[in-house]
Amino acid sequence: MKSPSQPRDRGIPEATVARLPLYLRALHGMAERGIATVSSEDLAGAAGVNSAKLRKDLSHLGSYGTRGVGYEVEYLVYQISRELGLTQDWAVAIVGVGNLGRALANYGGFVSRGFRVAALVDADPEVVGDTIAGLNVEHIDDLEAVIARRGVSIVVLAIPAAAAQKVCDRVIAVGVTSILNFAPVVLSVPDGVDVRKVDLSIELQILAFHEQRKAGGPLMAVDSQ
Amino acid sequence: MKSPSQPRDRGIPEATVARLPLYLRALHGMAERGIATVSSEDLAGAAGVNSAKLRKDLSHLGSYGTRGVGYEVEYLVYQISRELGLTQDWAVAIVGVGNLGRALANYGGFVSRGFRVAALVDADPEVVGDTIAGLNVEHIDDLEAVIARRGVSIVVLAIPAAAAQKVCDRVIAVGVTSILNFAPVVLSVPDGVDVRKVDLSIELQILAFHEQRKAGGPLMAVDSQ
DNA sequence: ATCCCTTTGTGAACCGATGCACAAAGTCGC
DNA sequence: GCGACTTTGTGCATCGGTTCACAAAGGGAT
Ligand SMILES: NC(=O)c1ccc[n+]([C@@H]2O[C@H](COP(=O)([O-])OP(=O)(O)OC[C@H]3O[C@@H](n4cnc5c(N)ncnc54)[C@H](O)[C@@H]3O)[C@@H](O)[C@H]2O)c1
Ligand SMILES: NC(=O)c1ccc[n+]([C@@H]2O[C@H](COP(=O)([O-])OP(=O)(O)OC[C@H]3O[C@@H](n4cnc5c(N)ncnc54)[C@H](O)[C@@H]3O)[C@@H](O)[C@H]2O)c1
Repeated sequence: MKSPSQPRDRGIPEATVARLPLYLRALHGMAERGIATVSSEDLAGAAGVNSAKLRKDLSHLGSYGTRGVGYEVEYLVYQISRELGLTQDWAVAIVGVGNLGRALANYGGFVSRGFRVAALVDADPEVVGDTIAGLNVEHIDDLEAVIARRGVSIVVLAIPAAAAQKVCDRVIAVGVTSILNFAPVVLSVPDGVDVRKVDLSIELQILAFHEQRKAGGPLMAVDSQ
Repeated sequence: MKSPSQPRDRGIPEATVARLPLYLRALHGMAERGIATVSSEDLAGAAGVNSAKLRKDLSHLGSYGTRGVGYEVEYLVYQISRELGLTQDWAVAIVGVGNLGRALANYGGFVSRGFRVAALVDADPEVVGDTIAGLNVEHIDDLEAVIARRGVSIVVLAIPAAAAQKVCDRVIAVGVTSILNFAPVVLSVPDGVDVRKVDLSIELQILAFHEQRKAGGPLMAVDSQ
């Protein structure tokens, strides 16, 4: 008996990484509905991609399918989760508890995937000390201490653009290397630090561009998702 | 005297479209600080991209720079705005006024770019009739009427995943072709409809993947922004 | 055991996007 | 006016990602 298939290549394409959570979500839905096995065709359909792409993506993790049959749902959930690092739980701090930060703090969707909101931080004395989503809001002056104490490894920035770079520098200084930024500003960070940004306004502008094009000339419209 | 430079090619690469808002934001900042002219090098720096890419992107819109000098800030702002369709204003409806929908409704960042929140819609009788951010929350039963009455052309979905496809179908049925989806679900739409999705949970999972890699093997870390 | 049917895993062609490097174009100082 | 200098616009090589299409692998029926 030989080892069936090792994790293989350590270099997974970025585009693949970005789709793994999509597959995972689809698989969770299937597991809940009691589906034990799924073909690349069906899983690709559920995730909204084409089946060749799905198979190539999964092939980067290893050879986890069975020809003629498909993929075992539970097993694949485990493999993808492990690859994404979701078998451990991650402590997340949200800096900025305004409109957006509050919504994020109250959102249940993280916890379900191994992300735990471990700290809320704000600068406004009006807000500091409040309890939001069961957490005490701490003062920005204590940022470094809070990150250390709670073992935070991912920081979410939900503060005004003008304050983002400064806070960003501070969390990097205490060793944080993963940042999710909602402020509409380009953060400058050293190598080794990952910044992902979510910019609502950019999304709307892209939609407007296509919308205008559709209205202007009856040419073609592209679907992107 | 000949025409100096017409809008050129009508086929702008998707990757370029996605960066135009970034340039626009940087340019607005410069205009505010009274900068009249900017080189591709400086603008690229401010937008966090490399200068060759910036020049190629702008070349798709037309030849709006002056060799030896750079780009005139005001003029470029106008050209990019026009290309993105921001010279008209867009009526946006937000469906789902929960944690997230509320934050969006209260956010000032849209209006500044020609997007006007023209309607709020929800299914919860507890919420319908409330005034949020100066707008009356309307009932989901009136969705079609509200969209028509307010001239909505972009719909933002901030409702639970289970409800998203149904509402999506309804807005498409009354002619909406641009949707921004926050619900963690793959929407199925006909050709000609653009869906953009924002999925926080996916962003965190991507960060977790890289974070795990950094911790596990001291190999390399990629910066992405 | 053997054959047939299904579905995976992947080689190879293709496609769009990126980055280099430089000629062309224009400015500015004298 | 002219020459030196700056910066754009783009041709070209390259790269990462997508898609096609099929040989290889495995399951199930007989
Ligand atoms: N609300 C949205 O829907 C939305 C959408 C897209 C982008 N954004 C961006 O997200 C960020 C937050 O938006 P918001 O609507 O929640 O703003 P907000 O003004 O409601 O909240 C900002 C919070 O950050 C706090 N803060 C300010 N400076 C701080 C600092 N130095 N350290 C710690 N906390 C600080 C403030 O006290 C406030 O509580 C902004 O950059 C905004 O542009 C928001
Ligand atoms: N809150 C966040 O930070 C966050 C982050 C990422 C994704 N999301 C996603 O965004 C969506 C909204 O999140 P939320 O936290 O605001 O949820 P929420 O439960 O606070 O709000 C949802 C709102 O939608 C309304 N609604 C439900 N069904 C509806 C229907 N058929 N028509 C119209 N309205 C309906 C509800 O009455 C409620 O007001 C969810 O899909 C969630 O997964 C939220």
